[in-house]
Amino acid sequence: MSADQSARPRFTYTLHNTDGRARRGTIAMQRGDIQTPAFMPVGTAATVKAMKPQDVRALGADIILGNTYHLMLRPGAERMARLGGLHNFMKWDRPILTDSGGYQVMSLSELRKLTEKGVEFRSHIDGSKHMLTPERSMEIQRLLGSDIVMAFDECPRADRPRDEIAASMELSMRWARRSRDGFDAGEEHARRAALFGIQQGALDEELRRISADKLIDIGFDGYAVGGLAVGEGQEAMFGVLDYAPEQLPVDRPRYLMGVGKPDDLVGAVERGIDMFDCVLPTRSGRNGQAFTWSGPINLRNAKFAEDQEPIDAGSDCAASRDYSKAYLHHLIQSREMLGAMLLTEHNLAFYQALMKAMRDAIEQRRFAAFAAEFRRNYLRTSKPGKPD
RNA sequence: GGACAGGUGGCCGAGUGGUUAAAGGCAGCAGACUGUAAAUCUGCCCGCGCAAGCGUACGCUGGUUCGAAUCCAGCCCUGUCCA
Repeated sequence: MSADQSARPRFTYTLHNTDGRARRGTIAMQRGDIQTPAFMPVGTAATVKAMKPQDVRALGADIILGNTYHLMLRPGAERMARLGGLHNFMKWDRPILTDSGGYQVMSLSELRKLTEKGVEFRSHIDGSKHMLTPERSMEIQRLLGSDIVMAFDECPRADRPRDEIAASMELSMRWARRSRDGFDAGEEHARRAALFGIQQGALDEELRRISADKLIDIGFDGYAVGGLAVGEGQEAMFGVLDYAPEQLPVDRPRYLMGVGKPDDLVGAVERGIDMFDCVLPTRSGRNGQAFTWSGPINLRNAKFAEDQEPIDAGSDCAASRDYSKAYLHHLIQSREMLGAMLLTEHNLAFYQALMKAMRDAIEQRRFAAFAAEFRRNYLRTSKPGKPD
């Protein structure tokens, strides 16, 4: 570690100002600052798909995600450590947050066995067995060299019965305790990285309260709202966000995991969320969808075949400025990889521009007006049948 | 001129008497995607109709049969080889 890095704090969160419930802050870490509200591009397998790390940074990302489960399987945590850690491996020198594998407990539910001890996964790649416990998840994230380590949790679908949700939440809280202990045991790493706890409880205010209190009792650097955007719908999610952020400490960053669509982000910032991650801008980009200030568009659609306009006149990224929709339509239709690259770049640029616009609006205490105008433009086309 | 092989929905291609408006793939049209098993998945895809249904349809013409993309005859066309 450089002397320069040693001079920087392990982890601080400074709340600059608020506007309603929206918060403008800065997280300072050894590898750099994170301006919040922040959007973190997802780089599951040591790559933000279709993007070079320096280009992700150029679009304004302060931090990206990596994934414990996927990197554990390939290239492997111990190998990653021998290769000098994830940052050196993928040439991203700024902060990296690593998800603990908790999401895969849900997304790969067909391929795992869950017990009090942890989760045994059968690799989706070669069928080999891998035990992921809170302790092992912490160890893997340490071997990766993660800056923000996520506690190992179970992320259940929100539509499960309440008693299941309650039991799952209690399990996640016991695992949170073990995650805390496991993280602290990695002494040297724990002195320069941060650990976030994850609130569960689905759509139940009382369970969310219990979960928050248990996490606060354990003590974390930041607190995530987990178990949302798993099929419950925006209205239900906002319903939870009307109280969940306020159940968490005011002086710690709040991270809404796995969210979301642009209008989700605006509504969540409005309700006091500071950090987001989501595969949508990258995955949708590869699948032909572009986000614009006037709503999402699908570049596969025939109506763009001879449309010589750029994707979004309001965007300043090269993908949307330098190329016509007709060209991007052609690239996507032809499954040319440049199409996926350009739309990913456009979408990430859009997400970062949206976050910047929200940060500016909070600083200038005009967030409500910003949100109203954003929705007027963005939801205009995507909500047919709804009067303007 | 002769010998084989073959002509099926935009393309490729299964199908050799009824359960076939005709498998599958591609192309096309649309939708989905939220801590990434995803450059993926789903639906539609002869015409008319909301639908039941009706009408057309497997090179062409004729025949056999209760019934033909499937069997028979003639013709047309394509490919390969031989002269």
